[in-house]
Amino acid sequence: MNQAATPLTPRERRHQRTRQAILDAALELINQGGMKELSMRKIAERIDYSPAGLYEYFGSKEEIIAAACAQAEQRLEAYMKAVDPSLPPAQRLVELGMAYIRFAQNYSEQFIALQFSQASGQTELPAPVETHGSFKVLLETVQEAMNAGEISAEPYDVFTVAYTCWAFVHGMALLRLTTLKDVEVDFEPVNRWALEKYIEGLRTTS
Amino acid sequence: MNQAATPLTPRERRHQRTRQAILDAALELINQGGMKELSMRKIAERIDYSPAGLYEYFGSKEEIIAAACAQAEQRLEAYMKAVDPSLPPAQRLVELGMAYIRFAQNYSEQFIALQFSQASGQTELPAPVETHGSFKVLLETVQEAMNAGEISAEPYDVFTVAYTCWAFVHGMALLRLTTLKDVEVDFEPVNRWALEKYIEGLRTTS
DNA sequence: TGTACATCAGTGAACGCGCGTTCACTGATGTAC
DNA sequence: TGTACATCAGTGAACGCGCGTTCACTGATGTAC
Repeated sequence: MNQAATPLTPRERRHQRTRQAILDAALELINQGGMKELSMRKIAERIDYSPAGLYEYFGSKEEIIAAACAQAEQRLEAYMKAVDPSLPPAQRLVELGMAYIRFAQNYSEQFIALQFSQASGQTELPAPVETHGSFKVLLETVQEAMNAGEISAEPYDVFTVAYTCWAFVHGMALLRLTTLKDVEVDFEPVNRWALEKYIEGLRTTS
Repeated sequence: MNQAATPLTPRERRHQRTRQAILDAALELINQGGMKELSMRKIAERIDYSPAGLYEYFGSKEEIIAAACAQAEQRLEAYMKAVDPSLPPAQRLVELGMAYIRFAQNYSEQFIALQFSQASGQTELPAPVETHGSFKVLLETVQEAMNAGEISAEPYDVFTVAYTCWAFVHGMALLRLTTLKDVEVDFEPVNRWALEKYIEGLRTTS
């Protein structure tokens, strides 16, 4: 990032690396067995430290979770930013949704943890929704689609339309990981079809 | 249920009542603080028993969770069965969705627990999706709407369409409880509008 | 370049906690005669 | 109706466990002169 601005000392670089190793270990643990598998002792073991050593890098378990969630958020954002920007906005909306679902599939436990770290009052992400990178991408794309006259929200605004798209793919992603996790169906084409149908329905013509 | 078939002895009736008290206590605890607040000791305390006493009624904590989830499922089913059956099927689909969301709102922690008891491998509901009462109601309504020519799934089947509707409201319900829990917006009209839009898009005309 | 000292990174052992579950027990309820 | 006995419902204390965190410590790394 700003290495030139403030060149890091070797100590600081080592510190950073260990910090990252802790976060990586935490995310791996979450991905393997969900949040309930995450403990200071297990993280420490995974990176060959004593549990007490972690407190050199994070003040508490909560801090580690928060940092790990922020990192997962970034990964999700990367998934969504990988969508081809040359597509027409409405089509891009569909692809954004599919990217969201793909992320949920590939990092399922991480994805779930991301939701439920927020659910029960623990470890709030500090920022409001609007600033989540991934949501911002969605928001901008909806705006573009509206500017291009491809969709219309009519009585509602950009945020609202973005929210509904999000809800749609969110539901698809989560159902797949929870209630439908044992169903042997390839939902990918279905999801794409339904999302297209919905966005078609937002055309200005109606 | 079948009281006439096998009249219960007083003992059995007492047993049933205590069993129910345990489940009620469990659901209350979940509703108040989520799954993490649920412990044998807390349940026992709430009904003035010793923790050991619970084992007269359930073999393990897992069994209690499973039974409590089944009960929550039934309550959800009741919400959905309360939808006015005289409405045209397509309209009924919308109302079913709204009922689903309303349930999630009213029993938020219970609703979340319901999802996530399944997520990480613990306490599977024994039955496959198709037999969940609430999903069956949805399935039948979609079928009716198709029979009435109000919607068409075209390349897909009843199950698929039902799944997409479910995913939509599921996403709305969960987002509201997790990421958007602090947003002060009345999502109800938005949700209804979006759901109507989607179902309109499933009309045979297109 | 060498020495004295301060800071840092990391450890091992212990803390107190809440948990699910078990077990020997006891008094109450029901049953048989 | 009364008595002897079996079953049931429920308890209190303890088990072993894994947890987050603290703390006195030690050796390594860096700094100042």
